[in-house]
Amino acid sequence: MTVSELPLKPARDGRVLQKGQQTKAAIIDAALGLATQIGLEGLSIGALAEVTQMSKSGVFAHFGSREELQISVIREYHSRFEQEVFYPAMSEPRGLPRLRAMFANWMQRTSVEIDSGCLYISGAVEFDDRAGPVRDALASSVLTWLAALRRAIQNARELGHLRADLNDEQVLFEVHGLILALHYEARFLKNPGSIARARAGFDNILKQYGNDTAERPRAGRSNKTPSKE
Amino acid sequence: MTVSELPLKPARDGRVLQKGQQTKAAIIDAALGLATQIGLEGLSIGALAEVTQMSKSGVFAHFGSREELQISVIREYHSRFEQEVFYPAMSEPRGLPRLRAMFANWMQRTSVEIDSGCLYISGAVEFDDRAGPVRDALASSVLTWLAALRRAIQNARELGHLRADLNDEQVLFEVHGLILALHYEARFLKNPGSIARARAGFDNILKQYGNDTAERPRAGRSNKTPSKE
DNA sequence: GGCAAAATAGCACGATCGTTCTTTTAACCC
DNA sequence: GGGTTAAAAGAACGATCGTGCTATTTTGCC
Repeated sequence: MTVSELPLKPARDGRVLQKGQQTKAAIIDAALGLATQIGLEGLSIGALAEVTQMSKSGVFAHFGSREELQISVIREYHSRFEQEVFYPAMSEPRGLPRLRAMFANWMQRTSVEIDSGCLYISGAVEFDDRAGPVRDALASSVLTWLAALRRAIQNARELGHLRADLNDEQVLFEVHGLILALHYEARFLKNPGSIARARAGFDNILKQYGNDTAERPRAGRSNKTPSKE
Repeated sequence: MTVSELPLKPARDGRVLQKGQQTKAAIIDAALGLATQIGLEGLSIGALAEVTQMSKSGVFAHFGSREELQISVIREYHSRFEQEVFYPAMSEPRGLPRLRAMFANWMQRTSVEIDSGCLYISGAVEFDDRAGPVRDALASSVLTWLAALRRAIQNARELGHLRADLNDEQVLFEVHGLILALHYEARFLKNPGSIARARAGFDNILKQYGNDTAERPRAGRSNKTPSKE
């Protein structure tokens, strides 16, 4: 039942997959669960030791410092975010379909995180004026994602799916705001209907920035994000 | 020693003890400064005592508990927010002008808070899954402001300044998102130009929801939030 | 000035924090 | 299976936390 009893993974091509790595992965997994609930700052080694049924020093030894633990958690969150939001959208065709998929996945994840909490949002608040490696790791992860989204907007514009004269950064800003409002109103204010509002907001943005001179992309596909308000 | 006895006039005769109230106000002022920087959760009585040059117990005695201190800070923040954002906008004529003023003031305050931090945003993250009186006080304050903003949107719609078929809650959601994005991108990501983007976003919303059948309100007044993109 | 109450300080408590050091246990390789 | 090393536990440290309890000082009114 304890973390140390997890099934051993066999060695791969002669390379030793040490048990320590597995334990560390399990600790990070638990730490991520704690951090999304109570924040990166609230994450304590003592509580983590209790959850993983280990000793404080046993947990600590894997990271050497609390900061390193926090950074490991951020890296893990980044990886899962990529896996869940970014990569699936990459299989959509470039331009508007991919942009739609990226937002839909992002919103989907955010609405799931109404119960668990979003590290990119809570971390931003906790480390917005606290310089250091943790803030850097967090900002780096967020910026990576925002850059990907900016590229998708740019592609949609260059492919004629969106107006040629729009400002990528402006669209990015407004889309980001929708996600933040969704998180705020749903998670903190428990305001129902926030998901529909975020979706409607995205449709409004597309309506505003849509390229009316080109073919309307809504004709061909049955999209589950209706344009009506 | 609860807050409900705030305007207390104790003792048998009508003597008014002022010193305590003054000190308390000074403590709350310092506490607000600390809380906006490091968050309501990071606010500690020890640090507060150091800042105010008092003893821990001296500070503590004014509140009786840390929670009560946090609630007092929230009340003070609420009061200042009202004073700075809400009341000045009330002198504008009902409808779109007042709505514009409310957003402009809100944005102005948020952009000032890029250095100090916004309690309504940081508090939301810290207490989004931590039930209790602090969360209640925070949510109550936020909801009061959002309700005022919703009324302003409704008025603008009913007065014909905005489209008759718009959804007040949807507009509120999108405007809220702009402020949150402004705070996030400016304060955490240090992304310059966020203020202009928030303003442009508001103009886009007005463009989208503007009532084209009515007279254009931008003609008569010289507003410092121009409609042009 | 004297006096009661309020305001503040001083001190100690149990808890928890991150971290270090030492010791024991487990995993790995031959 | 024995020897080596990695992994985990145990114990303790100084600090800080919120919060009581008890003095001491300050305040406001006679």
